[in-house]
Amino acid sequence: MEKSKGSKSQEGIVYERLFDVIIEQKLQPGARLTEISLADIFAVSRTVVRRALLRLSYEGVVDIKPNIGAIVTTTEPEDVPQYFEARRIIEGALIRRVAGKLTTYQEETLNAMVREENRYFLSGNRARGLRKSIDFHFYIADIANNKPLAEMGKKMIARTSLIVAQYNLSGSGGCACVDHSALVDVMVKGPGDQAEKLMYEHLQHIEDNLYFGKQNIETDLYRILEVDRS
Amino acid sequence: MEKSKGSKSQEGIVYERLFDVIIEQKLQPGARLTEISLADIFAVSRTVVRRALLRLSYEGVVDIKPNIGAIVTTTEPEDVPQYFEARRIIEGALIRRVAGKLTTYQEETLNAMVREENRYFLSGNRARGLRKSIDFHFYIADIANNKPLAEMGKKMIARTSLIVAQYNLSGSGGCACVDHSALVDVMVKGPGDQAEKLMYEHLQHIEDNLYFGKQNIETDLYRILEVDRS
DNA sequence: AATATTCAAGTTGTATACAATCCTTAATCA
DNA sequence: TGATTAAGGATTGTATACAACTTGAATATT
Repeated sequence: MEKSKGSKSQEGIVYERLFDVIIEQKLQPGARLTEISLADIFAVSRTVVRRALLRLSYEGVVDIKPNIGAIVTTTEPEDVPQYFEARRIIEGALIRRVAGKLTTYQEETLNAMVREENRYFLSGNRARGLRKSIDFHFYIADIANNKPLAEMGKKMIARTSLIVAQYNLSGSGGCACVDHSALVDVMVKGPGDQAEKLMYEHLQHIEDNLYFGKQNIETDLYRILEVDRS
Repeated sequence: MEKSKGSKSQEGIVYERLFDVIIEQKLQPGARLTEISLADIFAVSRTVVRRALLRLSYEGVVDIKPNIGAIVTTTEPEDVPQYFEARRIIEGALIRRVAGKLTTYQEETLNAMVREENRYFLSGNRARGLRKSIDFHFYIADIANNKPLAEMGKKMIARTSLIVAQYNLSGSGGCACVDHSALVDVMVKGPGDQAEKLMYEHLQHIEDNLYFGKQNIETDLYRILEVDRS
């Protein structure tokens, strides 16, 4: 979640790139992540890949089974409500902390993010739109001034986004831009209670739009990560 | 936090043992954890130790600085309120979920835990008392039926316990047994709101009893982990 | 034909060698 | 004397070799 942390290290590069393609739904839940392939693609040793995968697994976006390997995390339908409830609790607490206390800079940033997200979705760039949609929620976490809460919030945001990737086939990625606009409004004006309530409804709306049908998963690591196979 | 996960693996053994001695305040915050010493003590390779330390660092009880090494996590006084607030939010939500829904078995287990904890403290076995005190909170997290919330709760419990280890010199470890007894009562009877309120007060009480003076740190890994130096 | 078994290929788990980095101490210089 | 630099030791970072394990296919068996 702390994107800034290991940005320069080799591990950080692998981590960030994988995090991005997973979040942008280029790698679907269930996709296999073999160490050798990734080491080959990123031109680093397996050691580095292993650390990156381990970190991703601690953040819940990758699932490592001993002696089997790593896949993009999948979620059983019956477990879905747990993750959304956890996210509501954390993100509700986060938005309550910032409501009514936005600086003008933060307000402008949030509005700009909503516009940018909207632009991407309208122009058909779904991957970028998804990314920005998540960044919107990440930003709220960042300005709430509570490190552990922000960290947990981002973890739950990423985790539920993965669930949306698995169970929401509509292109929206779950978040409606209108909703985000309304969230900004209530963060500017509102008392904390009202902001928290709106966030709850927003997240409930995403959860309600999930479709629990079966879909098959297939991906080509080399193609997704845009590397020439030699 | 998931003690059961890697119990059999070498990494799991190192992880659990270190987690225990840290939680039981045998290793104070700031204590250095060098890979070679630990590899020597546990008779495993550095690879295994590294993974265990990495896992501990993701759970916040160990702090790894690049090219420097790992220490038991220390907390700046100004950051302390953040962690306690995060813990109140999570553990408040957890206890609200279980209040009024305890099975008789769970009720008996909780009462037994309070008694055992009390016994240890009265007999002067502070380390075990601390361990049981934390296990009491862990158990509440476990029976709340929400995996991610439980995981985050345990993380915050461990993290704040570390803070207590650093800033509370009284032997109690922060938790008063009376408080735990009252928590059981309200979990049995109470509506969720009341249980949450009592948990808030309990945690606030622990936070209020911290003492932010300086103390020096010195430890001998070999002695603490009870290994003959050959 | 259906089930068991064996073997081979591929992948992860672990140990270790070597490189890079940091910290301490001692020597040098102003 | 004080600050600066240099060298040495110790520790972490990375790559790689080998061991252990899993899986799936081909063969053997009932």
